[in-house]
Amino acid sequence: MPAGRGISAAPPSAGAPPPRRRPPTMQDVARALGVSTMTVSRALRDGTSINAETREAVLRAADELGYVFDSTAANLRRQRTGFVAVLIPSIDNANFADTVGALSAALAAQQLQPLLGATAYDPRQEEALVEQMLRRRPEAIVVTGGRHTARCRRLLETAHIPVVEIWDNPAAPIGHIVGFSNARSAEIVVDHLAAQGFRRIAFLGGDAAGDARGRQRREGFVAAMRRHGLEPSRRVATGTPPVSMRSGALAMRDLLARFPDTEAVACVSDLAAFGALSECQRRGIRVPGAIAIAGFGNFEIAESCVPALTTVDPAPRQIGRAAAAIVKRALAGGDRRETIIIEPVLIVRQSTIR
Amino acid sequence: MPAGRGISAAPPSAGAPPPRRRPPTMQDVARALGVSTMTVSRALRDGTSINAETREAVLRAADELGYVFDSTAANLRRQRTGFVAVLIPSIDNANFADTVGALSAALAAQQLQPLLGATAYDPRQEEALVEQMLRRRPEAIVVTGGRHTARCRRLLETAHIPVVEIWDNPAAPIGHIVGFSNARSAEIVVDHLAAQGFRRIAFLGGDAAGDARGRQRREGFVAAMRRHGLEPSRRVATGTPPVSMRSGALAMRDLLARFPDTEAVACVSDLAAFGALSECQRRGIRVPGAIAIAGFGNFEIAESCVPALTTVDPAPRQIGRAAAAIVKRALAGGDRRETIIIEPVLIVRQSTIR
DNA sequence: CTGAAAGCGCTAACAC
DNA sequence: GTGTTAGCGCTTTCAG
Repeated sequence: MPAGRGISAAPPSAGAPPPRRRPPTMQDVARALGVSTMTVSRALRDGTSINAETREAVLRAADELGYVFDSTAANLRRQRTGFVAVLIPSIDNANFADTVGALSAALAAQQLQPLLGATAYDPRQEEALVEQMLRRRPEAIVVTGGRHTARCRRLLETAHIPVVEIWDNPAAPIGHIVGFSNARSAEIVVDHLAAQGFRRIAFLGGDAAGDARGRQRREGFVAAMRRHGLEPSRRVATGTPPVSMRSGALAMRDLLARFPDTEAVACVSDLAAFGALSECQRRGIRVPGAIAIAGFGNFEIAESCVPALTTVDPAPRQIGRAAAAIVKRALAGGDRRETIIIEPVLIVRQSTIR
Repeated sequence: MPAGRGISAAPPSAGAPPPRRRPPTMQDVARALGVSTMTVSRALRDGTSINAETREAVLRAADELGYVFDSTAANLRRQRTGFVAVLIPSIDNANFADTVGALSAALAAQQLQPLLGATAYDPRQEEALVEQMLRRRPEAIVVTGGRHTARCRRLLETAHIPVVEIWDNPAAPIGHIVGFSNARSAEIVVDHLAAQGFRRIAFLGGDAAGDARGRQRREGFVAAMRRHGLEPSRRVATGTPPVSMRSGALAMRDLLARFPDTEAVACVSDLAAFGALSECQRRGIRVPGAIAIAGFGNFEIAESCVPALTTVDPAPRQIGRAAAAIVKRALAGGDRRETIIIEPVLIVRQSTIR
């Protein structure tokens, strides 16, 4: 049943054309003009050799018919989709949202369409998503973190498309990396706090099973504390990711109960840090007078709150842009593996100044 | 040149198979098993009549060959893509990020893949994006707001797919609506402030050209003030969207300079409200003692800061879920237009309590 | 500069 | 339960 028109069996030449249910194709445009589909195809792209007037006529006819180019067909024929799969743990996190925002914008400038997927911090969900995404034949794939299930790794390796792992610096990368040393970022915070003369320094968060990046920060904290000859055991949990302001406040309460003599707190995220700060404000604990607080992420809140929070800038937008740039070069034929490490930058603000 | 293999012209039966550059297809799997492609096709889907053992064999062979289903081909043949286009002004906004998060999750549960696009609050960019998206043959499209260029409207109307306009309540909707009355949300804030006895109430933000929702809130402010017999002229700008904490702080500075006797401020967003609050804290102005502050959006910050901010909950996740539900029903054949209005809910907190 | 033929990888429709 | 045929809407290729 190529056309379930209606009752009339009159030839198309007689009377007005019957209302089509299916959208018009290049063939329809071609027929309306008495040219071949190839001519239409050429008129619709640039860089093709075609008579200027013919092109005009085609464009006009296409517009009148309400023709919309069908890229699903073109994709199949050309074996290129223009898709880039992008997997992140969650959009409900300003850092990832920023990365995705910058990445999407940069991809759009290259005529690439991101296929976004959220893994909810779960490697199994990541595996399922990778499998789904690959069916859509993306030209490249960007994944967050370097921890994957074995099958997921295999899928990524055998897909024969550029793979970019972001927000991490895995020991055994699959392809390209836009790395960020979470451990290092915790270390520079500890270095700063120690330099300020704080000794009894606590770490808040980074305990959750799924949150590899948070855990790495906590490990960096422990390493840096040892290096400074300080006791790294003051650690409290914030619960499952994503870390929230509320969980930061609860963790601060926990911390004050367990380690009341704490002088400074390094938090796994600015959200937790702000929650901790608020908890102090509610209790009338002076920050930084009685206790210093540092965060992570350089969220907007860290700059705006009072006192402004010392934090680490992981440059999420820079990570997104770098990933897009790698994708661009890889698709242009560059075949060497790239490793870009975004160095964490400490931003010192009032919350940790003695 | 159907296969640019290499040098060898030996038949495939001789020796090891040459390394393929192109990924294996159903045909390859079928050949490996001596069955037809249809058998493979059936084995890979469920709900098809096929011998259980045959299916097993096919799945095993597919796995060994590293076969990955190609949905671009299936999409073309079936004339269904499983895509849903989703256009928002920006991801760098917690409200939109939340809407997208909830929408994406709900779509994923329906095996639908969102195609995300950011318009940067610009109707022209929206038009270009709509056009691009439609080429990918989405099965439905979700757009933010009810203001579009004429051509954009026409494109949406003639696409013959479900259209959902969210975060707005346009007078002349294109298709479905998941509405939210921005004006109403400002009104309930004014009602609350007036009930608290405040008279000299200001509005902060909502002046930007591209930000239709912010402007609607400001208009709602003016209307409500008039209704209460109050003077609505205390308004200051926050600059171009997205509204930031910093712009809120700057606007507060402006407000204090121009209208120093202001008693209460309704802000276009919680971010602006928090910026305003911080500015007051820096200047030692008591909130709510000397000046009351209300926000919009029920961002996490509003609950966590001290004092906690009175705000309006627009339920962004609810909007996302409602949009996904409409898409689901529309794709299932429901052909009546749906209008779901999410009622703004006032959340009263300390920042406006006398 | 334009057209005819073939085919991308899959599935609807119809045999058997 | 399985196979054969045709074709989704485009573009590559080659001929004119």
